[in-house]
Amino acid sequence: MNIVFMGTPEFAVPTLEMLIKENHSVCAVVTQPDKPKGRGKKEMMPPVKEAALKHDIPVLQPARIKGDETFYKHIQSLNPDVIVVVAFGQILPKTILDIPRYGCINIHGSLLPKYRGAAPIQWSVINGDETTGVTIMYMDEAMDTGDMLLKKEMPISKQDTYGTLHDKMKWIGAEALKEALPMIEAGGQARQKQNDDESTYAPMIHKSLGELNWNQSSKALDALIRGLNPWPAGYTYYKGEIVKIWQAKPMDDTSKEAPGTILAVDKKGICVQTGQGCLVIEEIQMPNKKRMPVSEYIKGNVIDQGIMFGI
RNA sequence: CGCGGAGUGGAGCAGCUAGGUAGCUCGUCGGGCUCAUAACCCGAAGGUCAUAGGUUCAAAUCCUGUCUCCGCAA
Repeated sequence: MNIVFMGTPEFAVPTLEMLIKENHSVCAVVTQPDKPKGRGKKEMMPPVKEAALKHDIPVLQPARIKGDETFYKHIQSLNPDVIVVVAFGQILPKTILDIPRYGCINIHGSLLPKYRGAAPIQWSVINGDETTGVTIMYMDEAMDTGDMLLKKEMPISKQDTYGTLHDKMKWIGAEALKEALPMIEAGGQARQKQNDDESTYAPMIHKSLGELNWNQSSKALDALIRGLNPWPAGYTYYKGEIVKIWQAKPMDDTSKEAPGTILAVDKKGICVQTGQGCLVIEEIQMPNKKRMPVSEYIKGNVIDQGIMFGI
């Protein structure tokens, strides 16, 4: 098929490469403009652009698709059979959605109608779900509300972080689309509507979401920490300084101390009282420092037992 | 030129402000105690203090250049 691919981050790359490998004609790749990133302010190109250049596919980087007449005409002239959209980062106007004859197909990182929105993977971890998946769907004008074509389920382990789950799902997404392509070409009779009553929304992750509330249960805190790893990470305060928490283990043990109190510190970690059970913090990061296991950190630094986290 | 931090034995840090025998915690190796130990005791090895130059009787410490790493911000 003649395909226009739209996507930006790492998550979209395996799908793009799958399409190329399956000998589809990817006639153009649309991605976000290069932006200054990293320490120096260097212009960095999105991962999808790098992949596209590697395969000599023309790259388009419109700053804002909506209202861009030139861009519209260009896409129209390519006469795509389908537009595949994976984590692109811009909302497509109806005029674009109407161009391809088989429609615009999206890969979403959840089992719709659950977790519509920008951060489905993170929220599925944060909420402690045991399963998640990807959904192949037809796009419409609203956010992740279109008809579904195919779903692939997968488990979330107690060790999964946003990062590890993301890396697994980007492959599942590519696989799912591969399976769905024949269905699309056949006209998509299998499409089914979403049940709006069951829908939930997974809003964008804000950095402040990472501040740990020690009144929550140790399990909930652990899930939050994993859902925000590797970005933006859970954090709390120790003697007024921000401490990022990268890894912790929830325990059922408890004490009479107030939530947030440091109960013990040793090579195994920092044991903290929570609203329910206690949390053994295993990997931390102090300001300007790199992340390191607690066992390493305490070799050259002191963490006082009895101090309250969060202040 | 976005802001900032750091390079000291294998690891994590102190020492630098007021230059003058390189220190702590952990690890490693040897020995001891113990029924036993990840516990405890004794001892040992291991560092051209990132690099180049400068100031000085003397530089980890002060000055200048270079390299590398990291945090914030996106």
